[in-house]
Amino acid sequence: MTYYKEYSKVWVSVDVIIFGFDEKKLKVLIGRRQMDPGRGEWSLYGGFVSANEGIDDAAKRTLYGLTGLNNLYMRQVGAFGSIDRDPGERVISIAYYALINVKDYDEKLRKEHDVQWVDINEIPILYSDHNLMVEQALRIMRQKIKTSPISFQLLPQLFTLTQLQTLYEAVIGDEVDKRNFRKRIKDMDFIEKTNLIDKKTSKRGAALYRFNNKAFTEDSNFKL
Amino acid sequence: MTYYKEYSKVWVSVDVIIFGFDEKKLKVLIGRRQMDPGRGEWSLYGGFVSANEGIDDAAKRTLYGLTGLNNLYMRQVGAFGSIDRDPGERVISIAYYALINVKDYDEKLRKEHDVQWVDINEIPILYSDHNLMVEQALRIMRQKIKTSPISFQLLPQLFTLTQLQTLYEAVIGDEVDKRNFRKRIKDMDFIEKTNLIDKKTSKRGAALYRFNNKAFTEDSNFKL
DNA sequence: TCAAAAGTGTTAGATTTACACCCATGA
DNA sequence: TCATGGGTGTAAATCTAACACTTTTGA
Repeated sequence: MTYYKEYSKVWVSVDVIIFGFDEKKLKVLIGRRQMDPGRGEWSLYGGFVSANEGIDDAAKRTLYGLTGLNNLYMRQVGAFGSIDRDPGERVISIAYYALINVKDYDEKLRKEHDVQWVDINEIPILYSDHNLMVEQALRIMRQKIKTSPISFQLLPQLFTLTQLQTLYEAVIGDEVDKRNFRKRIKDMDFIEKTNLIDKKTSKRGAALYRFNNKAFTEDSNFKL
Repeated sequence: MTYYKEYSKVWVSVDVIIFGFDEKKLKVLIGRRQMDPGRGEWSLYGGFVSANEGIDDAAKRTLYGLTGLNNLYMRQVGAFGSIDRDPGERVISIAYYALINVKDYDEKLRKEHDVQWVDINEIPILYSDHNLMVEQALRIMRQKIKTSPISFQLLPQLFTLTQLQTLYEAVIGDEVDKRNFRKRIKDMDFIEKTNLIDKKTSKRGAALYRFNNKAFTEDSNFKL
């Protein structure tokens, strides 16, 4: 039995805004579009939603296809469906953003897919309404990072407070006071100091911290 | 020319969460579903997105079809697309929420469409994933009302501070201190006291206020 | 005259912000 | 030895939260 046959169907795609942090800057993964129309234009990575998969699954599949990684943090940005957003056909696209540590993305795979990390402040003109999607994703993430521990998705398991602060500043696009920032971190017991020292970025060495998710779920009060 | 023909198309619908304020409580407009599957179940009002209209337009059209009103405040909640969310077919739905003063919705029209206002704390089980949609819309609205002047979409043009506070409390689901609330309002110059008095709800009478959108756009610092 | 809603300030506590110097170490 | 990034505390200012009584007037 078919219920809705008198209505018309449309193509639905997903586009993924993959944010990565490379120790200094917040970046986005974009590539040259491999299909017509718009072949060769800068574009987000995306794919079509097939008839027998949920939209979140389609986004996960797309993300996995590109990065080979599963279980990345991913959230929906929203649906984009202006009538002529896609120059070829009528396609509704659902945007997602995902977070990843740049180092976790295999360089070989990156080159194979011919995508690259570009600074969020230097994003070129993208295919269709992809710039809009990125802007919206950024707005959502800027909000989110203040109330939710997503930073740790962008950092290595062990990180220094300077890294954490640099990331935070890169996301919100503003500087914060070091002492005040560290004070706030100290109040969060689920950000645990290990007794390991990172010597890569300073002669003196910096204490490495770790996010304890279990502790977080238990006492959860996050506020940056 | 057809670009994406090898991919499969799906039905896309919109569902609208219409919030209304009736001087006391925050309500949502729901009705009995008029089509199979799920005929007779409580449901949001919705409709299909047609091939030649944008999703925002589809939502506007749907909202207009139900209320006869245009230019209502409306924002997207997000896309819902689990594979089996709709018991009949694979349908992806994009949820929107809209704000309206209950009095602005013609009772005759309401009855014709056989929809009714139900308290947000007494929402029955709804068709498909509509309860989820309502929850998410509420979460977004609760956030939004603190940083953006959406209250005035739910109130008459002229309102008392008590009404404004009651609405605010109904939305966030908590009580606030009257004096502190009024202090904050006094700081917002775009909420203007008129010299009109409302005598409906008290013997003494309460000053009526008005939201001045022009003044708001100019000095815009909103924080409840 | 009294019930019911409108209206109004102050204070203590909590939070936020601004700010500058010493430390440890490898080159 | 010195350049580099790591690490630390205090005080002023601002914001938030708690709190109770007087006013007006129609019934």
